[in-house]
Amino acid sequence: MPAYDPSAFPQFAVTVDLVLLTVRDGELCALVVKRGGTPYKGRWALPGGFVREKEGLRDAAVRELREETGLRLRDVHIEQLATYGDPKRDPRMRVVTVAWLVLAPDLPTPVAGTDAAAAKWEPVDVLLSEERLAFDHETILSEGVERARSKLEYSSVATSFCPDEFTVGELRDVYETVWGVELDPRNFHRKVTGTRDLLIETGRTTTRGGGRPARLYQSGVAMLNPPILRP
Amino acid sequence: MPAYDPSAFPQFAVTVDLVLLTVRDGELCALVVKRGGTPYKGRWALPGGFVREKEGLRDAAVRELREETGLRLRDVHIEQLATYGDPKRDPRMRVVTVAWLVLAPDLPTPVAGTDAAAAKWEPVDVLLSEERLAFDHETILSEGVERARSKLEYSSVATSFCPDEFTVGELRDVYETVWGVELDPRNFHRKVTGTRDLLIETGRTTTRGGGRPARLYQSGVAMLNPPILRP
DNA sequence: GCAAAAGTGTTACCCTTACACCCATGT
DNA sequence: ACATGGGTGTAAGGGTAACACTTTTGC
Repeated sequence: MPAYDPSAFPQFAVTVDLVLLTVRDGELCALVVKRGGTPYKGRWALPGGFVREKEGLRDAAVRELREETGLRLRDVHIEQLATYGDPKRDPRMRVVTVAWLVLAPDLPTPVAGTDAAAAKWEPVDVLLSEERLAFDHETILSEGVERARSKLEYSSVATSFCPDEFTVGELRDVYETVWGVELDPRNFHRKVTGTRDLLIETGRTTTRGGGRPARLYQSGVAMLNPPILRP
Repeated sequence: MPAYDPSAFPQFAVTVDLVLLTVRDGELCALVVKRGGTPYKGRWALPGGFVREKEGLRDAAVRELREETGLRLRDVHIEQLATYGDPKRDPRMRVVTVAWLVLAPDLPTPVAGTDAAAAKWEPVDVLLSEERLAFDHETILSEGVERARSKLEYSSVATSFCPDEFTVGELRDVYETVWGVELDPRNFHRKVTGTRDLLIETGRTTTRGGGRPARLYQSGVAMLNPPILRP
């Protein structure tokens, strides 16, 4: 099989960027890293990097995730978000970036890896209103947040924001934070416990939230057609 | 602003591919073109091509759409589907392709352009069961069809399959064909005519379907939260 | 005991579903 | 007249939303 003539069509650099979301202190937060080099030096940006020669796109996203946060695949939900390739999105050359949406539980340490000069969790409201993100990352973050919000409705991804074992009240906090609404605790409880394959009871309980001990659950395998919840 | 050293990271070719769907004769069909060159010579493939040097991804998709079908942007619904970049998806070199989902009304002539040696509309059921498509296009088509099916539920994209003016019965045919189900004509009628901003009445009627004259509508601008329809 | 959160029961309301029925045209 | 699809009315059933009420802990 003959190879293409490389001069026959344009050459692109391909990167992956992560919209890595978590719920911290009642706020939906994204991980951002401070850029060490040009362009946008010193500005905050989404974590990401170049796809390697013989690396799949998803593999590249998972590798960046591990390098930037130490998170492993089994801890998080990851899905492709969208691809951005405006000819002018990087002033130096033509770069197409494949963005990935990652939903993770709150992490003890914000960042484990040291690939970037600095990293932090920041509320998405702040990031989106300040308009200080590098490149077109504000657009990417915005679409990632929108995707996350709508996915809570008809899938079980909300549990990806929770630790391995969690209570119904903690799961409700996720919905309330991501959607910015208040939900009726009683109806919420009935709904999620009544949805088949959404939650797996562990038999254990906890009183970490105060009040009567709450049953602890693990994430089930539900990905149901009818909306799981709607505000 | 200094340019990158092009040898510092891998070079990719970037293409766009179209999952171009329409409803013909009660079947959901996709446009496929016969490949003239290697690899997969003579096999059917999704229409697509290389993104140009200074061309946006969406612009490239719209250009391919016009070249392959003569369709203009205002005639169709177009949205980004997903990006595929397995290192081995093209045996010659590293190619990342951005796939676009296009929903179009049934066309008088299958193909207007002549960029490809041959082109045809083929039922997606046939394409997906024969396993004869080039590259990873069966996966791409499959995910495009799945996206189209789920989008009918909570958006008004079904009208994109209809001509400029259409009846409620014709719109129902779209749902029944794409979903492969039968819907109650009376309840369907009530539902779509009762959904605000989904349909715009033209004042005209037609008897082209036989029976009592049906009111003709144009597509509205609805993109509503609650599912418009569910089987 | 009291506050706080978990969890259960009950009822009104709404939306969907199923189907009886009438309408307006072509043949 | 009658077949065909368009369109309206209506009643039963399931799910949601609102909220009264009980349970079980920590302090």
